[in-house]
Order: sequence, then C-alpha cells, then structure tokens
Amino acid sequence: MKILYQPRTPDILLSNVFAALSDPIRLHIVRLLLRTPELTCGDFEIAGAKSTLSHHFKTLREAGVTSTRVEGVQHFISLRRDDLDARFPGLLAMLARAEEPF
Amino acid sequence: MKILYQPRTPDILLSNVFAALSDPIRLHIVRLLLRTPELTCGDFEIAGAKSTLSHHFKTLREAGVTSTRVEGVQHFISLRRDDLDARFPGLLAMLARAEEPF
DNA sequence: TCGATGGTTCGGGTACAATCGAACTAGCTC
DNA sequence: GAGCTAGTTCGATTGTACCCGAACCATCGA
Repeated sequence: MKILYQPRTPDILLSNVFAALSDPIRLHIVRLLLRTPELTCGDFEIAGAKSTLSHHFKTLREAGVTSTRVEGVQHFISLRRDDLDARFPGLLAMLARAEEPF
Repeated sequence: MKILYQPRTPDILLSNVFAALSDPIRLHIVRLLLRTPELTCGDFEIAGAKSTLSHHFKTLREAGVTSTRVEGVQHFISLRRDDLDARFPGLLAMLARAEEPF
C-alpha cells in the first residue's frame, strides 16, 4: 500500500490552501466536492492528461484541502470539511456562497 | 498623473484573489490592512528591496484586493472591503478570524 | 497468469512568479 | 533649477508551476 501524505490539521497553512485554490481547475474540483461527499478521480470530467489531474489532486491533498481513501483500485477523494472548518472557519462557507465568475 | 489599474468589482476573480493571497508576504500585508484602514508603502516594515514590495502591491491591486490613492508623493493603500464583501461575502471575515500559522 | 482498470511517478518543455539592483519619474522643498 | 523623497519600471536571474506522454504499479476479474 502506498502512503498518501496529508498534513496534520494544525499544520494546514492558509497560504498553501490559497495556492491550491488559485488554480481554476482545482477551484472547480473543490466546488464539485462541496456538492458531493466523495468522488473518484475518474468522476471529474476534466480535459487533459491523467497525469495532470493526478498532479492537481496531489496539490490539493498536500495543501490539506482534500483527503484520499484508497479502496481497491480506486481513489476516493473528499474535502477535509471538519479540519478546514476548525482551522479556518468560514472558508468553505465562503466558497460555497461564491458566485461566478471565478 | 499615473493610471493605477484595478479591476471593476464584478471582474474580481476568486482564483486571482487566492493567487494574490497565496504569497505569505502579501497575506501579511492584507492582514495588516485589516487592522489599519490605510497605509503607505513605507509603513510596511518588510525585508527586501523597494521594487519587490512594489511588485507585491501591484499584484494585490491588480487582483482587486487593494486600492491605491495617490497623494503627493505618497501612495496610500487600503483594502477594497466593500467590493470584496459584495463579491465574496465572508472572505475578509475569515481572514480576520484566521489563526497562525499562515 | 494475463490483461484491463485506475492511478502515480518520472522527465522534460514552457510559462509564469519572486527577487534584486539600477535607472527612472513625479512631487515637494529650498 | 537642485536635490530629496516615495515609489515605479526595467532587465536579468532564479525558482517554481502547469502540462504532457511514457513508463510504472496495484488491484481485480477471467
């Protein structure tokens, strides 16, 4: 089994979270995750190579935004809602309320 | 007089704001501005060259985070509170509540 | 065991961002 | 006008991010 690094809750940095969310693709991913509890990589219908998508998921996870659960061959990705709410209250609520354009 | 570009309120993009806030120095500047209505460039005691600081201010202004008022030889910088509250409600409140480390 | 599935990792190209010193500009004061 | 102050712009360097294809690695089913 592979080890998927993610920072401990107190080690989540706001600047890293903002850096993760500064890419429109990743912002889109997070907004999808706000409406669905869990998604696999393949569920995201995003143009581009598999490796690119994998890179975005890694960035989100290492910033502390998402968590990955491996089950068989699939990777289930979810928001770290409780951790983010504890660390930066209001962040996810703000994201959920934000209106286009992004 | 020089023209200092800043985006119209509806053109402020969340991804651009996050990109601006993803730099720890700029995040620090914004958090200072949350406590003080207006500051000049020289008020920020930040290590580094003048040109570097100027670059950070330009980035914040062009992302729509700050506004610059020129008075004589000084540039007074302030947060676009109303615009940001209108565009992304809760963002500034979240920033004000956020706790170290950033 | 073989192949298909769902991803990750690697290497490289290209583009963008941070930083700096040096040169420049606009306004103030003398 | 001369000189100072506050800040911008320029050019170069360095580092980092995005993106891709290719190779790789588990897992599952036949």
